[in-house]
Amino acid sequence: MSVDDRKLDVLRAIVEDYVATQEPVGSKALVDRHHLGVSPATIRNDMAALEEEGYIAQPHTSAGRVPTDKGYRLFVDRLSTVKPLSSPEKRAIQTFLDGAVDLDDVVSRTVRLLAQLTRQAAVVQYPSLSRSLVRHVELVMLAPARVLVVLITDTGRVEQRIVDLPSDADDALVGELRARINALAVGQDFATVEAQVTELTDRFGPEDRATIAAVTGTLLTTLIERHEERVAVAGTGNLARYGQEFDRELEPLLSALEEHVVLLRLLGEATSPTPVRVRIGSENAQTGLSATSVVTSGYGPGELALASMGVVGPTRMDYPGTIAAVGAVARYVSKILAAH
Amino acid sequence: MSVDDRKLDVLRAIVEDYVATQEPVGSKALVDRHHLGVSPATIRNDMAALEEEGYIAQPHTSAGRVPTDKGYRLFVDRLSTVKPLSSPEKRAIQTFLDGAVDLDDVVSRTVRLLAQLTRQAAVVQYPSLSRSLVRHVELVMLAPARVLVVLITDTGRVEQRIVDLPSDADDALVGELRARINALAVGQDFATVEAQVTELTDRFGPEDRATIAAVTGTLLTTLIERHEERVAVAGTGNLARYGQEFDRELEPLLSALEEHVVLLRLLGEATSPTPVRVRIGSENAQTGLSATSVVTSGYGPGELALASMGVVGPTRMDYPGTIAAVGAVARYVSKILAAH
DNA sequence: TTTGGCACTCGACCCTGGCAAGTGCCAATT
DNA sequence: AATTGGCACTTGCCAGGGTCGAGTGCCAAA
Repeated sequence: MSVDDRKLDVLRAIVEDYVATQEPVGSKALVDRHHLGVSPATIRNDMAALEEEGYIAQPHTSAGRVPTDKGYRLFVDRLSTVKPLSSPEKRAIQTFLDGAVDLDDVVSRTVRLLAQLTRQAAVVQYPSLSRSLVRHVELVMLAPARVLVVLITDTGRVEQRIVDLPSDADDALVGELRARINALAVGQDFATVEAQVTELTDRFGPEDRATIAAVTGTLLTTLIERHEERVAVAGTGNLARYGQEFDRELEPLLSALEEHVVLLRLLGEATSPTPVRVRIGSENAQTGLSATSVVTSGYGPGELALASMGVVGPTRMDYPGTIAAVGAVARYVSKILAAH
Repeated sequence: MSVDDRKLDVLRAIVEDYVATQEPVGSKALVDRHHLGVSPATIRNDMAALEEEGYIAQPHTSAGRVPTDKGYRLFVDRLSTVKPLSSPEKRAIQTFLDGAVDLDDVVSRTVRLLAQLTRQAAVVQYPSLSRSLVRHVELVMLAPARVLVVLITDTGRVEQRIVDLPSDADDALVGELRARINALAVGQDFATVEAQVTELTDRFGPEDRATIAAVTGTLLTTLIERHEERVAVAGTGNLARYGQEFDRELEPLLSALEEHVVLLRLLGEATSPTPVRVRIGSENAQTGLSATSVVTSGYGPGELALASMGVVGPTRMDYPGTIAAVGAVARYVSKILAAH
């Protein structure tokens, strides 16, 4: 076994022990708990090298070593083997999610499940409207100058909003508008709808254009952009279990979990469902959360990810277990959405 | 000034100082900070009496006194004067809430406003459906055996749900059903609707009854009962600011804030909007939160409260300020709902 | 390259004594 | 009868000092 290989083994052992015990780990403890086949002195040399390279650090002289963010990064990228879920956990995922009746239910069950499996805080973004297809648009007149706009997507998501019109409209006009919108929108994705709906106004007489614009404007702006950002959060209480060091970060993190803008930045852009992504400590420093790591996965019925889900916790977290849980849940939810 | 009056003054001073400093307060500190006009020795006698009666307690011998739950209760009921909000605060309430565009927006702004004003965690229950009136019910066919049910209330709340029918239905049937439901439901409250809608099935032919029952069943069960419980939460991060003693309660409290069932029990039944209610520490022990106090108020457009809003924090909180804030926000939101 | 030995550093822990806050009681005063 | 000053007593908090042990880095030997 070459030197470099052993150094990596040492790093792996340090990460595992530190995550398990929450205490700096020394050379002797390492050889005791892992069968590395060499003496503490050798380990010390390796540790000195690892520290030199920036993978581990000493809180103070005469204390053990602690992984740095860079160390966690290497661990996650190259050292951790995927820890398969236990079969009770797999069963829990199935029984928990199979009972879901609609999209909202899927999301709320998913977020609670993730929090429970990982014992950390979980975040699930609602499937992004912009990548799903329109199934139906419904307009309902509530009053002469007030219309309810309802949008239904192929993922089962339903968004609604009330529009106040600039002037009174009659059933005929609304009916025609409903028919035209559906004719050009059903089965399309949002980018397409957006491009076509804006032209729709021209086909009506000038006296109705303000009314049409109010409805289509609402459809585009409010329904799509506003609800793009919906997220569900659970398991914040789990974060309170971590002591001292993470305490300082607790308050800003709880605030961030309430701020959807920050939260979405934390989740990041979902691209494809497959790989679980990990952002460690300072890597998401833009949010001011330097002691927090985020494990996310895209999910969605097809090849493209519709949205992200993930778990938030201290950098000192069980990455293999968390990655496995997030990945498994994301895959299962994707399957459910595809079957729907 | 009689003895009893001064004893109450002493209790008031103890509560105020303890809330401000977070430290047990002794006799000397009291006479220094408040002009009580008597010597520390006299205060000591009064304190001994207050302790005897259970209003204050000593963490340990030779420490100052701390209010008990019973002491806080007396303080809230008889000793605290309503602290009027500062005019910047009043302005903040107006500017913050006047920008709201719909009911969801009102609720989400309200909860954030409350959290910010009180620097604690805020909870706002969505206006209860069961006390509002039906404005419109819409049925939309999505597929031969699939119908979207939309319910709109006079508070502007919109609820929707997709129903899978036991057998295919045609537009005519759905249209007739829509007309009949609206005929008997519009303008009614939910208790009335519930009673009448169940009879509706009888007016259709036996072959359609299963379909009708599916729709009406959804309308009643899911829309009403399920969404009765919606709540919004904000400001959980503020709770992390409290140290030591409250730390133990932090995790169960954060969990409770995610559990809508517990949360609604904490908010309690809203009866009438006017009085702000305070539940102190052990008074809501059923939830297992013995160091937590809750300040709530009902709100709603009329005489009856549609729902509750409130603030959750440690027993050692600024009751006059919190009560004033909750009361003012509840009144302002009620006004907005009435104007709508 | 590995290893055992060794000196060194430094935080954690414990004990101690002094300090200060706070109390309760009592006798004196009004 | 209420209030007050005085005083002895309790007790947590804190600083100082000593010990302990974990852990390191270095070096010479295998």
